[in-house]
Amino acid sequence: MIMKKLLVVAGPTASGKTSLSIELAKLYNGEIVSADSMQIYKGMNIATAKPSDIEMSGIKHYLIDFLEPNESYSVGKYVEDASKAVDKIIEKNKLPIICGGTGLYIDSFLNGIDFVDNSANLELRAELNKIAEEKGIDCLLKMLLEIDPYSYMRLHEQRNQKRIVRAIEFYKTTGMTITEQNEKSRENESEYEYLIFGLKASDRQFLYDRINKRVDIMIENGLVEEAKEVLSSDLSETASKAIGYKQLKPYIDGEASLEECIEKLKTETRHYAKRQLTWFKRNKDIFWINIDELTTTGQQVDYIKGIIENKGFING
RNA sequence: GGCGUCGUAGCCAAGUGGUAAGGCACGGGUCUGCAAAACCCUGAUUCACCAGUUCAAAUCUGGUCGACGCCU
Repeated sequence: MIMKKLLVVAGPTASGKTSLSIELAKLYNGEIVSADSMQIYKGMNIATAKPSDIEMSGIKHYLIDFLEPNESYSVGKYVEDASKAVDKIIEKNKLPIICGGTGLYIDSFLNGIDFVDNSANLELRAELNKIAEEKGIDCLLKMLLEIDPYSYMRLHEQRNQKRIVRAIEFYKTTGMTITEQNEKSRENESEYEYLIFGLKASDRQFLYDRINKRVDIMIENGLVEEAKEVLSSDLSETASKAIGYKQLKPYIDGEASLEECIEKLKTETRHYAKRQLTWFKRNKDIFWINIDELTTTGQQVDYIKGIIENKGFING
């Protein structure tokens, strides 16, 4: 089987993925496939730091700005869409570059995890959540113990309702335990040959400073106005999770000062970055780039170029 | 200068005689259909300092220092 070649740029928010990926695309005749769960939405621009047309400088981007905020989205859908986009780019004889901070999307796509059709059952999910509310989460844990002891062992400690519900939901709708499904999908061979680069800072504070500054800039660029608009529209569950709007709501509603809300927004963005870092840290394939050492996109591109040449990754 | 209130972890804070709640931040982690989600773990041999009372003090007494408020 011929492996499809591609490049991946990952990392926490505000680490500089966008400009790096665009420069790489210019250098290697590439096109970009976003792996960002929020930039998919139209009208959510400032908060998601969606690249502008000018920033994109003619490089084609996929999976950005194509969904209305009232539409839901999910990993399963992403794997499907990203695969199509990558194929399209390869057909054009160009290099696909996956770029984004949504670790689950990236990993699921690269590893070809197949999200079994019809394994999602929203009504059942709601029912199970209701049981948890009324009878307590232990009731769900008991159910899980009976159908999938392995999942139970993994989940009972953290008591994470969302995961417990999904495990039960999966079994009831497919007849297969989620443990079996996970094992099966781990055997899938990736159809991609890729090099994955990760952006981080050797000094965490360096990243945090960038985040804080970027939030200030977002405010200057009219985040409050955007928030008013987004918050007044119909939001899907996915879109409503975006960082940047709900934190400003108390101010918009006149219940808190702008300063307080901005602080909250910064803190939550930092938390998000930390979680992203925790996710990506586990991936031993990542070539890490410290943005406090290679501070310019140019330096980062040169470094990556060195690795690509060294690996003989691109040669026709 | 006098009077009063206060001083507990990086921050907020409970505790008024029986051996330091809680929240936030920070740090670490989990992760297979909402993932910018959801969830888990983690901190004071010590309560501004010194002396005293007591079997026992963050808690009571005296003093010192510091903060704030009021008065002169």
